[in-house]
Amino acid sequence: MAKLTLNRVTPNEQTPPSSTTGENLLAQLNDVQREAASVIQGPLLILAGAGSGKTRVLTFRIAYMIEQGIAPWNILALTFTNKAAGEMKERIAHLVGEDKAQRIWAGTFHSLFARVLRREAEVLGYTSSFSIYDGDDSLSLLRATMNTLGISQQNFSPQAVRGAVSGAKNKFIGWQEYANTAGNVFEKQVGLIYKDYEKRLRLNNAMDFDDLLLNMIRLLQSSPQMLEKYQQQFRYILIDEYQDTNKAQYLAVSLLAQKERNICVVGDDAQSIYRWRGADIRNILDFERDYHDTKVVRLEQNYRSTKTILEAANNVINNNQNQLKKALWTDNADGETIQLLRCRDDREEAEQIVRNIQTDRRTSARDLQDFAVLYRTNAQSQAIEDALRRENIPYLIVGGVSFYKRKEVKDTLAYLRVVMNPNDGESLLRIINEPSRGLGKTSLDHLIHFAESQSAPLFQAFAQAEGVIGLQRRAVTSALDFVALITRFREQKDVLRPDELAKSLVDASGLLRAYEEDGTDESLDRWNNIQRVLSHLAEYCERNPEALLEQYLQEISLLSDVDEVKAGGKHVTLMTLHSAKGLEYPVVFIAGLERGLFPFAKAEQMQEEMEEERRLFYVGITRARQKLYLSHAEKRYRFGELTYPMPSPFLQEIKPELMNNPSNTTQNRLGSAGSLTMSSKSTPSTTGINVIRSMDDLKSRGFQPPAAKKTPERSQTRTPFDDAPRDESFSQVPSKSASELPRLRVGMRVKHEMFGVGQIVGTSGTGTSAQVEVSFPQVGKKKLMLKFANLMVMD
DNA sequence: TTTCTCCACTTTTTT
DNA sequence: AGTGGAGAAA
Repeated sequence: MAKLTLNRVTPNEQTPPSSTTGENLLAQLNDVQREAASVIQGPLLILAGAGSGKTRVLTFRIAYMIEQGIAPWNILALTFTNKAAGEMKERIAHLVGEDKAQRIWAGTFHSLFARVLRREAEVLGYTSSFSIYDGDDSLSLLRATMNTLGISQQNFSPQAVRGAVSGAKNKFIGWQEYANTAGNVFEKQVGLIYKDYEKRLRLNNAMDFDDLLLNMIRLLQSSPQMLEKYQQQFRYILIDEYQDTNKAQYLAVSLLAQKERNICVVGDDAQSIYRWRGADIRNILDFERDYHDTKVVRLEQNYRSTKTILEAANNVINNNQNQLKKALWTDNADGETIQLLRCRDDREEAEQIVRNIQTDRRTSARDLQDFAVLYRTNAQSQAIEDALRRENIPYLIVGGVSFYKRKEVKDTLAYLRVVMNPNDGESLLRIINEPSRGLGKTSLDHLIHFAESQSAPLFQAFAQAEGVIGLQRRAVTSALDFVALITRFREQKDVLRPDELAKSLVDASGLLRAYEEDGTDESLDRWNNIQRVLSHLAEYCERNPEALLEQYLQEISLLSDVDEVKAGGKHVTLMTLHSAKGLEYPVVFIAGLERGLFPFAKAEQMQEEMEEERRLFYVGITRARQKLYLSHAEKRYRFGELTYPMPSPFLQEIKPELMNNPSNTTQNRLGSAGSLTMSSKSTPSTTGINVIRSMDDLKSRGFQPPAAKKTPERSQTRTPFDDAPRDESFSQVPSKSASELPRLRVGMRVKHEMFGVGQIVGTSGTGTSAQVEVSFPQVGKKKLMLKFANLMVMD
């Protein structure tokens, strides 16, 4: 490992070493930035508003540290995406040279911890070739677990289980503790699943994303020597986007930093948008308490956006109660007014966006790469893609169905994983019938059962297929053939180059041939995609001649959506608001500003979630440098059904004079129709969400409940309010269409107007004819038609 | 045992 | 609307 030769800078040092480069570096920053970059000893909290030059400060800070004699390999720089880390390294390379920059430990929590864990895997009972499971992998493992435990996936959605398990893990709650504190039926079941899931991960020699954090903590706690070792290694710690770290990340970093205490965190509470995935905003709010001698620096000058855009952003975020007070300002010009696009439907929205891009391209010096279209959900990209394609405009979608999530690509990688880590039962099951090996469900069940009875990995059951009772002769042969295939490649894994190995593996396994023989267009596509993986791997091997296959596989599984974006391409960029974090574009479109979509429907019930949605909007607005477009549609297909959403309440939070043509757009419409739910005059509300208390309340304000059946013709005359607005106390209005009905599952607690609170004991039917059976303490069991029952979910 | 067909769920956001 | 899984038929 790296040796520790460096001139340490002591905290009390009065005169900085006369490094002219160091001075030059700092001269390029403003006063506050300079302070943030030059205080390198002790705890430092940088509160960096959007566009305040945060990345610049971080790069200069690290470069300065290196100039001061700190060894690059003693610096741990944790960023939110690998792309951000890569860019940072690149910029540092310009300042201090390529070789030094490359030796900094810069990357995401997940990828850097994975690197450490590979090295120390044995300490925790893994082998160094452990597999890393992504969300899909853990979902199928959870499904398998639920099947063996006999827990119905009908009643408990595997997604919800995954959410609960992951949530617990992010809070560093183990299955024992979880099971002990489980309250309702759902949590009790999750407790059981959680335990078994962990056992299986171990058996598979695999870690899920959360494990990468948890196991890092466990590693540091495993012995004082181990802790000491990494405290020595990572003496200077920097964390970007600190507002979006979770408890596990917090704990890991606390352990690392507690000795040297050289920890610098950068964040902005107004941009915290990952609460739903366990991010704990208290990490940033409590930093000063955790490190009592913290120095706090505030970067409040925005260099990115026009006054107009920044003011709109401030307008919006000021509606949040829960925030640190900040005064973000800019010296930039006023800039253009914000353009509000009001559209008939999602198709027209897309067309208007494209038309504006075209016009803007003609009338300004901007080109395609200057435009970004942001939306709340990935599904919204479809319409915009179509419109761009019609106009032959190149575009790039960040995220969505990523290349690496495609079936054939995952299969190819699964083959490689099994060779590296035969205990990886998930990957094994994935490929066992790809192509078909005549091992059907029955045979597999026998093998799985055998493995489970021996508490052995599935691969061992395959190897001992002859001893598995009930297994047919043919199945035994297939199983042994498969074992032979994998074993053959395992023997070659240290001889062949990874790309050569992969190439001959997809060949020998018959994976490629199956697609070739099928010959359909789709199969051809898949065949091509496998070739793409192979050439990608070959390129990788060329770039890193020493690289191991494990490294490649790890890099792929920890790749984030944003990481794939290449800079400099001539194309419009499309992505979710979440993916846009940390990026900036001269012109930004935010599409789908409608109630129920943005803010997302579920959020309106809870102030905390509403505030998170608002922060997301804030993030979106502040991505724009010169020009901002906001759009909403009056009709939108959601979930296969036509909906008539109202404009987002967020639009009203921006001062009218900042937007174009306020007289005939939202202001006007919201002013008349909107008094019902949106005007803050009629129902003052601190959150900007107004509250409707009952159906009577609605009617007294001119609301007509929609008829049971919608006819398309009615769309001519209907107002946005024909579509039932949400009631605070009852999440639905009588007789709703399928997509508006709440999703209910056994075990949930619901409230009925007459019967009170009860627990769901059964469900039947789907869509508008769905029924639930609810057990009420007073009145007993009742079967209710969901669309009339007016149930409110209590959890 | 495989394959086809139908049904259910998905869609919030992601390392 | 599309996909993936479960169940039934060949």
